[in-house]
Amino acid sequence: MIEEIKTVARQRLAAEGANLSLRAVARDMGMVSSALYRYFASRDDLLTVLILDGYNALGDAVEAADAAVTDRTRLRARWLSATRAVRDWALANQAEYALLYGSPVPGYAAPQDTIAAAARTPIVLAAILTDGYAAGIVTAAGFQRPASLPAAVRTDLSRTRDQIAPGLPEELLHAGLTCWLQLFGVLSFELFGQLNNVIDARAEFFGQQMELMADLMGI
Amino acid sequence: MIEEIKTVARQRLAAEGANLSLRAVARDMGMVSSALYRYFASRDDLLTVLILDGYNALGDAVEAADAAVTDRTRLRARWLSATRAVRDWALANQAEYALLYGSPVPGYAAPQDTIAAAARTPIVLAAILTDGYAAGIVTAAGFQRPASLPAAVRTDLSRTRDQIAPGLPEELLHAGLTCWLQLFGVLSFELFGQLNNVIDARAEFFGQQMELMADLMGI
DNA sequence: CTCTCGCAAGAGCACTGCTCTCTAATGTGT
DNA sequence: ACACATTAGAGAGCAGTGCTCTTGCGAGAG
Repeated sequence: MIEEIKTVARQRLAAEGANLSLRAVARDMGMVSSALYRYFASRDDLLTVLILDGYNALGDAVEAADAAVTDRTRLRARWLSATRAVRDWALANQAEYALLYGSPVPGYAAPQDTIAAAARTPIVLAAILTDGYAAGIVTAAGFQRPASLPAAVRTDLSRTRDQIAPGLPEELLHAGLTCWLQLFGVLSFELFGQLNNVIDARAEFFGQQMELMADLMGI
Repeated sequence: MIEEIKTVARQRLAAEGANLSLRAVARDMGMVSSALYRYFASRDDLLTVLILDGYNALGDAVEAADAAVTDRTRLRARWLSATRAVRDWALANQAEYALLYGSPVPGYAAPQDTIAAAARTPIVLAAILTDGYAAGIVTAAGFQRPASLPAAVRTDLSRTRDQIAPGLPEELLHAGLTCWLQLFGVLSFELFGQLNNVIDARAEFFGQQMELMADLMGI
């Protein structure tokens, strides 16, 4: 039942856009709106569950795309496959992507399990670097000395490193972080219309940008 | 009168977040909601005007920050000043930033004058490169050969070049475009909460990222 | 001094999230 | 098999929303 509600809600989300209406979902199910409150405490509650599912669906897709590269030492292929999976999922689920990475709803605070699910995608990307570093394929040689990063940023980086990519040098995590930001920067601009009249060859541009990021990481 | 409505609307937007209520604006002004319809055809209409104002306010801030660097050959200083102005404006007007660069409202199409105002910021950034190229300070030597870019992307780049940065080599525009995306990628992640528990030293991180982008553009 | 016209008010429609009460059905325990 | 308890859904209703249409007021123009 809960699953059916979520499915219908996702359909309405895809059809109508961001402002999901509980009553519309109930109508689609042949129910009355108050009946939904037996399964979800509020509209925000339903949205939170959809967000959680979204992060996990994206995480699944990205993990599968990374795992599809059987030769685990082909770091660039893994990076391109994983980032391509992010874009494919985002294009196929635009409203959900907007829910995850668009402007947050006003008084909404992400619960703890949400941030764990959200971390899955960056963890996959970081693992590519971690694997490469462990195998000696990628070194931190070509990167900015840690000393040149502001101390406060280094603190943040080492904390984040311990959480998602243990053992990775800070310089490499920093490079990966930069590429992660570029990935979602490009994607958000594409999906939110900021690339209209600027770049029409979206897929080619995205691929080229991800190649560039691979160069930057030295993979 | 129109100006007063917009001011109150901006306040409500800053206070309440994205979902602006016409009735609330009217209430704040001691009017009845239907009276607002004499000045704005619809809520979307008011939002469009606010968006237009937002792009122009941001454009003003960025242009001023760029112009504040008197020695026009100090390209890096201009870049850092301009991008810092973007961040400062975004932090000071978070709800408006979300309106401009967050998830778009469902059936909303940006009018032509909006995209002209939106172009002001990238134009400033592109002008930094154009000036540097014209003065021979920055060359396209260190960049990816145009031939290595997909043909469709090159077409987009040359069209965009003609619109906002005449005379700039495509490789340089491409580098600038990448940095532009990174700029708003970092900013959106910061403002939309995606950097929570990842980077706490926001200002330092942003500054360091923009330094990195300056390196990437060779300025 | 009348007349017009800009401006705001008010009522009302269809919609929203959400709460509360009530009924019908579906088990469950003895 | 019968009484009981639990649960799923229906319905009414409240306060809020965007928006439309009609009404009335009041100031400026002729």
